[in-house]
Amino acid sequence: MSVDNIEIIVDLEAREVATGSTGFEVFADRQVVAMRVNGELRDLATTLSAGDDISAVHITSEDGLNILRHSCAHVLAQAVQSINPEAKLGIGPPIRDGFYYDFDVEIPFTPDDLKAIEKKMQSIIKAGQRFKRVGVSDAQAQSRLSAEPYKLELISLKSSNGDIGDGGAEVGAGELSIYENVTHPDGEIAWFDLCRGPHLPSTRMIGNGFALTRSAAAYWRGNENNKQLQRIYGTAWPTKEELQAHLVRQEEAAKRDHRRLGQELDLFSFPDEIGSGLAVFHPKGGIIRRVMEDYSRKRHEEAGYEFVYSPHITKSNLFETSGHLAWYADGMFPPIRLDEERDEAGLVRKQGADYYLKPMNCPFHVLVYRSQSRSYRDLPLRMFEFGSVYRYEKSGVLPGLTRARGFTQDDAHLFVTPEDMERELTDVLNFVLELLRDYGLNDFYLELSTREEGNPKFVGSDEIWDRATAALEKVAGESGLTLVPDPGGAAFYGPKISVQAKDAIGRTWQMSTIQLDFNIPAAFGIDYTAADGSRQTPIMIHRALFGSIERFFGVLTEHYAGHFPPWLAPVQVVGIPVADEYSAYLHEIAAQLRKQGVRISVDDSDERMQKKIRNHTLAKVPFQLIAGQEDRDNNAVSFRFRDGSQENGVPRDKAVARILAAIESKEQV
RNA sequence: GCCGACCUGGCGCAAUUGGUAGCGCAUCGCACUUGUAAUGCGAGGGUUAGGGGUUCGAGUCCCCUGGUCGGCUCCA
Repeated sequence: MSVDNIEIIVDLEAREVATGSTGFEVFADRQVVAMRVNGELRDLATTLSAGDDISAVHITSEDGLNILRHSCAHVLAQAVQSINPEAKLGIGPPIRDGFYYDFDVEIPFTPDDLKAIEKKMQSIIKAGQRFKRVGVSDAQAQSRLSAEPYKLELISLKSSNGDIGDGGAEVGAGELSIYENVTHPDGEIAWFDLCRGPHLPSTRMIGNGFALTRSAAAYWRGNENNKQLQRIYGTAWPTKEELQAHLVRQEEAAKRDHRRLGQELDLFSFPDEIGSGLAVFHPKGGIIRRVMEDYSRKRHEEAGYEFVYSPHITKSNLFETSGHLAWYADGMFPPIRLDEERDEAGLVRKQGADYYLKPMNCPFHVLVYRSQSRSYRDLPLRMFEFGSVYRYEKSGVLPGLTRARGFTQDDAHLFVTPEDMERELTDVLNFVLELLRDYGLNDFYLELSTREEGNPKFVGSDEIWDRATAALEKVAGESGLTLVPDPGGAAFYGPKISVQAKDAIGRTWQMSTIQLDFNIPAAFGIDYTAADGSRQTPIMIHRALFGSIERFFGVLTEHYAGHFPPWLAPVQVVGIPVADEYSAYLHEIAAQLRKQGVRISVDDSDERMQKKIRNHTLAKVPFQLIAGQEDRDNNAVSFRFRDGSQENGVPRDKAVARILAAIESKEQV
């Protein structure tokens, strides 16, 4: 080995490079935008040392895309400050598919501002500015960024406790660094920012695969007590083609939006007259919902649940006892106040009271439990209710059915002995997963929400929490599904497992939750007589499968993009006669199917046949049955499927059997 | 709740600098009777979200309320 050379490992292979070499000398491929040196992400300009173990970071890799997007965020910030030098910098990290940057500006950005900023960004990108890393001490950073109050705050936070939360892209562990954007070819510093990096070698590599998407306000450091900054979001990709593909994907996702499909397919609406977050279901949505509910009822009945009913409002004492009023009063509709009434003598004739719309069903079920003395022989006791609840959600957080102010939980409460707890939890989890699969979801992982040490929100003793958490963890582990921890995410009365389901385009939705509760049974003082004659407190398991029927309905709508499988589809079959003359023949078939419970209609309208096909295709009807002379002659019928394919001359019996089988099996078609 | 944008027949959208509210789909009527995604002709339908203001005149400008959308925060 020459004295001028050092030995390093490049992508797992030993190699000799000249002393003083950087990533640029090692990686000739222009698609390599950074490197990992001994596991740490570094700029290509980093000088290598003997023994370094390095690997290439390709722009198309996850790390590479993050670097691209992060660099694009810098260009955005530079563009904003060149247009408005008064803008103060917040943070600007990469996010899924893109990036954002927060600015403190007098006047919020308008769509026209975004266009101008985007144009400015293009010129910075074309100019090919180099990203240059400069290591700095805290004092140097403070002096160079003296005009940037938010950056100064990040620096001081880092020096004080090292925990900077969202500012991780700006300030890493260890030494601070500043990235300078150096112009080409004259080498002037056009702009700089506090940043841990790494960055692309040059702005030119951003190319034309980026776009600014929207602006919105965001609280500084994610705290609503802090000032709101103006955030600009963008997306960035290695090529223009990938950007286009991303925009197309966005549009496809928008077409699945349940609010849009709910309108187009006439499923439900949110009339302004009722109030925000309160839906009405139209007949077609009503069919889907009823089928969902009916199937759920049937399965619950088979699994040993008993059905109970409870009212929508209650006097305040119920939620005082349960603890909900203490913790969630802000999230409840304000009380209906009944003043006390007095007679002429001034004696109280009717006591005053506050009535609340119920935000939860559990206290009612506890009262059902308490309506008689219970023995261990009664347990497990499984109570089920489609219970409508009302929560005063903040006005800015109501995206259609997925979060509403009035919704119906498929709520169950299981009262169990400590000995039965684990087995019951296992059964519940399996029951939930099996049912979700029946509705067409089959890609799951679990989340275990536990309490946060020392947070007074969580009631009950350490010992109880530890026991509950351990039980849930064990059961979750045995399911074989991935378990993701969610510290601090528990309800105030106990830890929970939630089932997260992935939909058809890979988005995850929180579905079912299973919560353990040792606290409410104690708060209400419910008990049972054990085999030895002693009085014991049962353990309560809260469980919602859909979570909310409305929400589940919305998720399924998006999952299926409105193409509900036949068993759920509001109209399962529509008959289309080639001419009026064949209408009677189709009505005959329809009557036969209807007798077997199939939802079928025959389109007798004046429209041309082609128009009918178009209409029912747009309505996403699973089966179109077309009949003309030929079909009638052969006692047959012709299928047209959702994908436009067709199968002609299918014998009537086979056609009927096929439709019934598709409904029965809950398959998608 | 906060920031911004938006709200025009059932739905989707137009309407110059403030000057008679239009179009497509849907609906209704008439004609057409058809073999796999839009037949033709005609008709009806709007106090421009609600309220207030500026103006000779407001869909358009200003204020208030409600709602929607995109974010932030929150979600038992």
